[in-house]
Amino acid sequence: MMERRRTDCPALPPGWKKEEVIRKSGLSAGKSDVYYYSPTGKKFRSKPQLSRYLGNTVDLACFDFRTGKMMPGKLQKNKQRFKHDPLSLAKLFWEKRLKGLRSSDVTEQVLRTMRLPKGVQSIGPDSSDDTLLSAIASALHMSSVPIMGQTSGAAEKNPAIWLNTSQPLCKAFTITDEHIREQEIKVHKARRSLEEALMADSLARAAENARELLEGKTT
Amino acid sequence: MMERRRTDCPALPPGWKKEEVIRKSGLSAGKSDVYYYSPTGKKFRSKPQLSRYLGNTVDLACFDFRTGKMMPGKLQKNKQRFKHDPLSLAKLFWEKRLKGLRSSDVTEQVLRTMRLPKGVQSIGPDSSDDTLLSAIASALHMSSVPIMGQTSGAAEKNPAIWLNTSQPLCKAFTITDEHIREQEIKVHKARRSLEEALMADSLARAAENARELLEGKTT
DNA sequence: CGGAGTGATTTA
DNA sequence: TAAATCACTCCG
Repeated sequence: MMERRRTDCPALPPGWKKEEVIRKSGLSAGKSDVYYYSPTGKKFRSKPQLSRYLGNTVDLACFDFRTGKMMPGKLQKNKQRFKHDPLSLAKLFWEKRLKGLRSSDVTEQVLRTMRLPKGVQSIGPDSSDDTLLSAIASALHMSSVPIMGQTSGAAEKNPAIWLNTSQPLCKAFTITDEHIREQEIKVHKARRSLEEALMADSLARAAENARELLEGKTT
Repeated sequence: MMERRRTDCPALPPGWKKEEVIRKSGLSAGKSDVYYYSPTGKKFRSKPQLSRYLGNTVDLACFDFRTGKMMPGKLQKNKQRFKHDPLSLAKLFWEKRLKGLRSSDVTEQVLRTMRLPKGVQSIGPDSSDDTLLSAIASALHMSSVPIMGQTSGAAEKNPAIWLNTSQPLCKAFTITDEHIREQEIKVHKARRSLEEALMADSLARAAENARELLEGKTT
């Protein structure tokens, strides 16, 4: 029934649109999918994806993805626990840092009280992914350092690039040369995209972009 | 690296080759595309395309397109129900017919016991497409009748062209003059292609070719 | 290679 | 079980 019009979504910041598409065929014919579009036109297909992108900008705790409305009293959804996962910590870290606080102390403080939920710990690969994503995104933001200027070798392996930003979050995670090579071309792309978009103003957004560019890495 | 060698595919008839190409860049870098090549060198990019071409020659119900192997116990995939869709019926009809059976009875028998699944019924446009494709392909094969000899008028509207072959499968589907005119130029092309190819030996293959030539018609 | 559309898997 | 999320297919 032409349910393809993009409507404004008052529950989100200005410019965000919502769309509902009915499945036309297959086993799931008749069901519908809900999508959101950022002001710049980027498409979002799930609440976790949306949440990662908006970060602390908007609190989606009460946001119902399907209806597009805030549902007070539905805190049951939205996992409280994710406030302590590596990616969220990375966001907090950077936000504090950008406010001029002593970053190292802040980070240590957070890490000391951190308890990874069982469900999160068990998904080792994903945690590692998020950590790596944060590290890469952080590196991408450190424009004062040539990250991918050369095709391989020196710059990518320079520990200084990773130290202050990712070190506290990486702990048991070791980045090998092979890993770096595997990601090289993808990091290239991530960096190019960010430059073109002129949108590298938020770590959360960078991490979200990097996540998508890297997805499939451990699949 | 160099995953571009065409390897034999034991799960398919002799002479069929499989190729896997790794994507080098973009969001999907690292993922791969799988292609198959018929003994004559025609390239196939998806299971539906392959299935349409092979028709009942090979049962691809258990065939895994990505791996190229038969996967017994994976009947869950591959919809059993499609044995009863219009195009499959058209194939069955023609195969029976070519074997010298009384075609009309066979067709009626099949139609009487046919039950279109709800999910399939809802995709009216697609069903119509397949039906029309079958009808066109059938017409293209009836070389004894001038189908597109004239630019318009008599031949295209001659009911005899459609009667025996497509009538039973069209039932509720009405082909208007306008529809015919819309397809006229495309049918011209389809016919020319078939003549040049000298490959009009199977309805399934003709339907596959016609589908490709006509694609975009209702999009 | 992209991405809409749909299947498959996970979550609640 | 259904809903939500994720992953993949398939064709432009």
